[in-house]
Amino acid sequence: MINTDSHRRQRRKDARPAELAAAALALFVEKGFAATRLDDVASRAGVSKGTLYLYFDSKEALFRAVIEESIVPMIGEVEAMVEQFKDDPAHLLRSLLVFWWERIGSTSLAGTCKLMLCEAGNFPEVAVYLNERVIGPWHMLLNKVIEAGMQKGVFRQGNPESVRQMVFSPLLLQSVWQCSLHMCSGARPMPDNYFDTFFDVLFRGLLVEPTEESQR
Amino acid sequence: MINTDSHRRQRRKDARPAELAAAALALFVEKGFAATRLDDVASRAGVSKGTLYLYFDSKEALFRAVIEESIVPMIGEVEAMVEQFKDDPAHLLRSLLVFWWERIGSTSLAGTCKLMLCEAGNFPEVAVYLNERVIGPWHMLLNKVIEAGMQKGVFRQGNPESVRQMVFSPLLLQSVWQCSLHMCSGARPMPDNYFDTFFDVLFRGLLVEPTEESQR
Amino acid sequence: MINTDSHRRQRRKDARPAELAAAALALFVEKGFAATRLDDVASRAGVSKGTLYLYFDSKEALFRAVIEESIVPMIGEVEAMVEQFKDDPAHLLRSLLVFWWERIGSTSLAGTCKLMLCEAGNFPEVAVYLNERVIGPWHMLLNKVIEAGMQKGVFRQGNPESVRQMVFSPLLLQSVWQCSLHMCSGARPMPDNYFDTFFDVLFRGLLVEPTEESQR
Amino acid sequence: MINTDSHRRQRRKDARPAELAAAALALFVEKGFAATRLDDVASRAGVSKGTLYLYFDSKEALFRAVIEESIVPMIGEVEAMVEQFKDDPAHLLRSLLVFWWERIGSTSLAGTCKLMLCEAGNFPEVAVYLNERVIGPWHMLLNKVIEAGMQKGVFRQGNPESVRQMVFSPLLLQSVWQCSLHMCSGARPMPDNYFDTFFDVLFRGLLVEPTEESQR
DNA sequence: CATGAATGAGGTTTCATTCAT
DNA sequence: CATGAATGAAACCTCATTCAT
Repeated sequence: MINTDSHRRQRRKDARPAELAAAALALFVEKGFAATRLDDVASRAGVSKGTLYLYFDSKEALFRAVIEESIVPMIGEVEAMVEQFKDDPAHLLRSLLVFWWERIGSTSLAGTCKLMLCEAGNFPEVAVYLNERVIGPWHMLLNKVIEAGMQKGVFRQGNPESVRQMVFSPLLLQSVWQCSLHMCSGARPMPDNYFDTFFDVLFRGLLVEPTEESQR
Repeated sequence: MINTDSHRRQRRKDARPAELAAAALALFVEKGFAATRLDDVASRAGVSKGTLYLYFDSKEALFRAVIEESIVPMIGEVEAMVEQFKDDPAHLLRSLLVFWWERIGSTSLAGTCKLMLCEAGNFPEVAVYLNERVIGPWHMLLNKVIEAGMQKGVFRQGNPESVRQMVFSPLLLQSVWQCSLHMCSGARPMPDNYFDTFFDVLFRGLLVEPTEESQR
Repeated sequence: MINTDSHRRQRRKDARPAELAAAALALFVEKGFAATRLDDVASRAGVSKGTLYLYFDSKEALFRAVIEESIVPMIGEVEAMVEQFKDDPAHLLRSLLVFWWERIGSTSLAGTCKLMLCEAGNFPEVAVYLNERVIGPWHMLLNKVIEAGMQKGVFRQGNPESVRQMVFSPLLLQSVWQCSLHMCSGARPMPDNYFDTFFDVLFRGLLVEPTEESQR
Repeated sequence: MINTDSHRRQRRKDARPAELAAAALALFVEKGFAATRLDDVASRAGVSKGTLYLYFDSKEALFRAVIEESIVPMIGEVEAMVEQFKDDPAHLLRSLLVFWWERIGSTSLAGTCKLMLCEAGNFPEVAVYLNERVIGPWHMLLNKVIEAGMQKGVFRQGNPESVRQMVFSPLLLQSVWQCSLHMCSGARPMPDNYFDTFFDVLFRGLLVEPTEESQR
């Protein structure tokens, strides 16, 4: 006969590390790494402080694990975007940005972005790793799309790096901002027509021959 | 005859608080508030740990003083921008952004931006104060210019908040990024044609009747 | 089967605060509050410095707890004396004084008396509290007995406050003195006939019609 | 021609150590030795902190000097009392106690009494010295008077130590008490008839043949 | 596995002491 | 002489880490 309790406990046990990492992420994002006490992580996860050490060797290991756990899905998401590469540069660029927002910018992974922005200086190897595996590929992907659009004569000529920052900065900053200032600006959600205006202005500025459709 | 030594010491004493605050700012920006040791602040400023307490009551007071010292010039800069308000919305907007970059984004005040982004959660009152005195007015100023442009029929219709983020996020993020990742991305300066492309695309997208000149 | 070790540890944990407070009291009495290092308190209690902070929020909280723990039994003792109130003023007064000496003056609570005498100026609220709950009631009790004796014509007329100091000061000072000068006067115990002479002279001076018995 | 300013300054300079010691005494009595900051001593004396070190080698030296300055007059007072030794034991004892109260107990020397009671443990050599030069002689003096009275058959028989404590404790404790609890019991002055009652009861209890006069 | 009492290294803070002016 | 800015040893206090239960 199968012991249901044991089942639940098993599931509980397997999920532990992820629960702990989630609690840690939330607090690291809120307070920063150094200002977060393991006591608080433990009590937020509903376990005792000692339990953390059953799953992570040290506070720093916990941090790395938290980042690691976020980086893996990020890599997945970026790779998934690369797969979707198609022929219409404008449509592709828009898709990539929407995709990023939906899969990263508006999810809990946004916290990881803030965390890296703030803690990169204290964990250089982590920053380098992240740069190599996530940020670099993602920038390269955007660059490729932008350059392809320019070469095809669909996008106007210009410095692709500059264009990349134009199209991506608003999304990234918005997602980081929401992590940081949730307490003072009231964490209002983005208005529906935010993206409409964004893409409207963006593509009218970017396209050689803007059409109404291409800006939707 | 004037005693030179006494002069030097006097100047030294008067300059002390600012020197200490500068050292503290640099380290707070680099490591974050909690991860910065007062030992390090002191030795970077070339004084002993105890000396800090001659000028600041506590580590937190030092932080507030550091922010305060940055906020005052920021307020000044923002107010100076308000004064320059003129009639040509496109030219004005461009001027404001260039002004911001030259007076804030590319100066040591950029560090304060990063600091607030990272530490706002740990110093809510400071964040609120900053929001009221600097961020809010600055956003309002940009919004007013954008809305005026739209009402005059110079800018195309759209969500002004969205436009504001489009035009400002790249600058802000760039300046924060340079504070954070100086170690891994090598702190390369912005390329000359960065702003050219930025404004070219931006104003072509924004203006109802774009002309070559208006985009310069 | 009962786990003895667990029992011991449990007992240990429950007893900790009292053990720590006892160690602290001893050192506070010996050196004074400010001159006592928490290191010393900890090592006298056989624990590490950090352990103190598991039970008390700060050095000052430790002080308050130490006093608190002494005040409660003092209140109990004073209330117990009030209960014993009977009819023969001379006998009652003698009983009260003997009781005070046996339950307070010659016990470890004497240290608390010295502590308050020395530290009252640094902890005014504690002094006020002690005054309201212990010293005041005790003085009132003595006063009542003395005044009752005078009204009944058993004691000679006079200023009751003055009489109270006459009868109580020698005991209080003796107990404080023994806390203070244990090192230089060798902490000799009080001689057996100390009280005999004390009460003999006291009651002969106090009673309207002194008899041999009444002075025993 | 005599420079008046120089005169005043001279007097000022000569008086400096005494002024500093007075400021120190006041604070040592109020807060205790360890809790008193030299900053406070200096500012109470109206000088800078460094000036203290022109007159005293260290904080401890200051303490010793403060005690020393008090002990010398005490010794003088006690010796003056010894000189007045006369034939009527009751009158003599009363004179000694009144003398002590007027010259020590009710003066600023009372603070020194409190100080020694509280700090004796932290300065054993000072305590020993004080014991040898002041406390011992004073106790011996009282003892001699009491024993003489007993041998002459003027005082009733009993333990002279006990009698000494009876007659002296109320005065000593009263003077210390006024130093300690000035803040909570309002520092009310002793009532006029305090001594009347005190001596009335005391000598009626002490004398073999009490008379009305002898108790005045 | 999980706990939480205990630890002690390391941070912040205080303050007696020094010294150039 | 007098000052007060500067120092650094030593205090208080925190919290990541360990380990007996």
